Amino acid sequence: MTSSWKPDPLDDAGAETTPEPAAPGPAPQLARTPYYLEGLNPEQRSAVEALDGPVLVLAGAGTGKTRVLTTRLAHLLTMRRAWPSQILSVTFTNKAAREMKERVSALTGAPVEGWWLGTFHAMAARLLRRHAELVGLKSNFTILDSDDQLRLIKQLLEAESIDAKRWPARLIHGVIERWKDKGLTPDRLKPDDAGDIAGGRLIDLYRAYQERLRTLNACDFGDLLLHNLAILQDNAEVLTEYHRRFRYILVDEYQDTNVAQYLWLRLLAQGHKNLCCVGDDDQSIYGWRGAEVGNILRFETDFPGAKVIRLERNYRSTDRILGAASGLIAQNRGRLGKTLFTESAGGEHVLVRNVWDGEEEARWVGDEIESLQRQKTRLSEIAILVRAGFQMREFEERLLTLGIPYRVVGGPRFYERVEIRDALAYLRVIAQPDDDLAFERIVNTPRRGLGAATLKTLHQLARGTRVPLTEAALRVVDTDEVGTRARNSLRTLMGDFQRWRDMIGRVPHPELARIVLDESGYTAMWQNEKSPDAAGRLENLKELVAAMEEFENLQGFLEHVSLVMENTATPGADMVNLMTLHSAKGLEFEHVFLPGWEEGLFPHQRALDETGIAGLEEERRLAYVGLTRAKLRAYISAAANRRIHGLWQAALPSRFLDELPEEHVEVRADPGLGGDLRETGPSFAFQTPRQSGFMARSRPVTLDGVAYAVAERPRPDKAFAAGDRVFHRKFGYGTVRTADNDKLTIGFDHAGEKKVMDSFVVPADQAG
DNA sequence: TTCCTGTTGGTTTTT
DNA sequence: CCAACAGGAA
Repeated sequence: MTSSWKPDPLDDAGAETTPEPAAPGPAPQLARTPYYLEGLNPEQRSAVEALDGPVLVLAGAGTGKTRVLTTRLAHLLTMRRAWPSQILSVTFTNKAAREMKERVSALTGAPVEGWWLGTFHAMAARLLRRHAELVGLKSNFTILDSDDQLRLIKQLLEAESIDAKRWPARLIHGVIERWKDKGLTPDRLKPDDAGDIAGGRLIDLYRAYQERLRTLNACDFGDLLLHNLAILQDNAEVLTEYHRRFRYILVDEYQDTNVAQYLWLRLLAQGHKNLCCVGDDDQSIYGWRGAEVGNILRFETDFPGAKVIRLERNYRSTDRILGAASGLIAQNRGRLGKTLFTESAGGEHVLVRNVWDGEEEARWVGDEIESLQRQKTRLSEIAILVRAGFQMREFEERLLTLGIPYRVVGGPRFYERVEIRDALAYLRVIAQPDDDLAFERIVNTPRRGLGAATLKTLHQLARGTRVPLTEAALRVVDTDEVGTRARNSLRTLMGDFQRWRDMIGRVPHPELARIVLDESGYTAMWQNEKSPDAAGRLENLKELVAAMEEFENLQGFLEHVSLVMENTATPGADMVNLMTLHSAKGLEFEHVFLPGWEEGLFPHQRALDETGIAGLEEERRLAYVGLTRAKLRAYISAAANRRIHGLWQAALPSRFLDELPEEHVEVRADPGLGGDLRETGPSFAFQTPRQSGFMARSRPVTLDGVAYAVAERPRPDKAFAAGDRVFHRKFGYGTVRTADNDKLTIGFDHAGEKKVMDSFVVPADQAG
């Protein structure tokens, strides 16, 4: 269908004055099934066609979730149930939003303009800009990035003289962020919710933070949702307007919603109840940042009469991979229950490989990749998925030595670079003079002799008279509160600001940005800098200015940067993909390597310590996500020893290995390890739990019904002293230099000096 | 203001 | 072990 859509009666231009909107028209009489419904399986099709009332689509990994979502949206449009602007579609990531836009407009031929399709945050920001004054903001409010948020909190800690050492800004920020995820504003908190954090003053701190944001005419990410809740709850007429506007609501990755997002959806869907949520409780891996699996588990209670549709037919993986993954996830208690199946029978066993240490693991993975390469597997169809960032290094090194091209997915982002932040700060100060954080950032960059002393004066004045820093600066220019040099410098800068502000709307905004960067001396600053990365930074600035072309105005561009701007797109070159398990969600590869399946690392000890069973189950879901990324084969490995924080640690194979159904798994142990660890029990792994640190609290595990106690006592018979000759499995012979309980410093004959746990060495005369 | 040194802590991350 | 950061010295 390629019809062009009539202008939307409710679109922003005349929204408030237009009477009750009409539906696009009667449903078209279709001679036959729309082509886009063909090729859907029955479950997918019913998920697409159940247009009215609450619907929960439980879409397992690789079951065509995105297809259902986009087809459903296309179907709503084709059936003339709503104008594009009357459907609210929310996703978590920009990537998902973009993919959906592309696919729907390809399906319908409709232009994307005016669609309410985007991330939760982008949609909430859009709504908030229209009603900002209802929560005491101006519509040009700034959205602060996490860097700014942190700086703000540091300032508050300083102002309240709270020991930032004892209570790091990171921690404070984290707690406030979690509260916001739960929809908790300061007045909804009870005094003891804060515990003893910041000497019991955390809630006051939170309140101060919010006050400060309002003075700055700024929001953090959580506020976008919270302000929306306030607006919709306190203003019945606004809520009604949106009930009329959004006739249908679609939600992607519902298992990742937090409480605030849930409340937001519930408010908006309350009118017509045409809410369709798609998600997979088994893939909920973001509990630690506020996601509530409970939202998806409770859907039927929250929305009575909900239709629940399960998508279990998997189009991605072999039945061995699915069998292994299903067996694993079946160990979880809190789940709605789905069983994936496929028609692609056979396939290779999931390979489990036990290796000596991380280095050998990397060598093995590298070898396997080379062999796949010889069999003409494309490198881009291979992924290495690690639990934690530090694991990546060894693989990078190995791939580098082998000359295998790779890319690290999910690295630092474009807008996190200093030069981009600085440039944006200039633009922000111009667009929104109340933005003190932006002002502070660039007031002395490049150097203008406006150092700490001047800033302190400005701060005092600003705080005393409750005005933004820019205003304080303007006043100081005419007084003698700061030194002559600083005053002159400040006068020039403020004059510049004024001149640039006057250009807004008269000069194209990319041109304005170029002028600002040049006239402020910012570009020159990098040109004079002789560090090797200066050239790259100048490049990035150019890229930034070029990127502005696509936006209508400065405001639109700034919003894009804070909410939408993505990592510099990785070119489609043929490279191995290296990333964390978390960033692999939603992706698929023919061959997937899953290294580091060891107790303490995966499941991660901290997850177990901090959230117990819930944490373990989330780790297990992470393992499930990892396995189900594989189309053809999954390769799991576990090292018996791993160097963590510079110390060698013995490791137990992950309990998840035992949870993989045997019939889908092939176990191979490194010959040197003395057989299959899964069957015989690890020979080294039980020898050295530490009293503190990485493996500190590893629990006794059960292997094949036999409980193995983790040896926790020191073994006095094995005590070494300086001067002893010893043998180490990996480093060979050496002499003990110092002995500190179980920690030895050994000068190895060939491997140099190393710190080693005593359990890793034997007296030289017992070697062999 | 820059540079250096000592300290500290190190899971996952989007918006 | 190593990176990030804070605080002090030059």
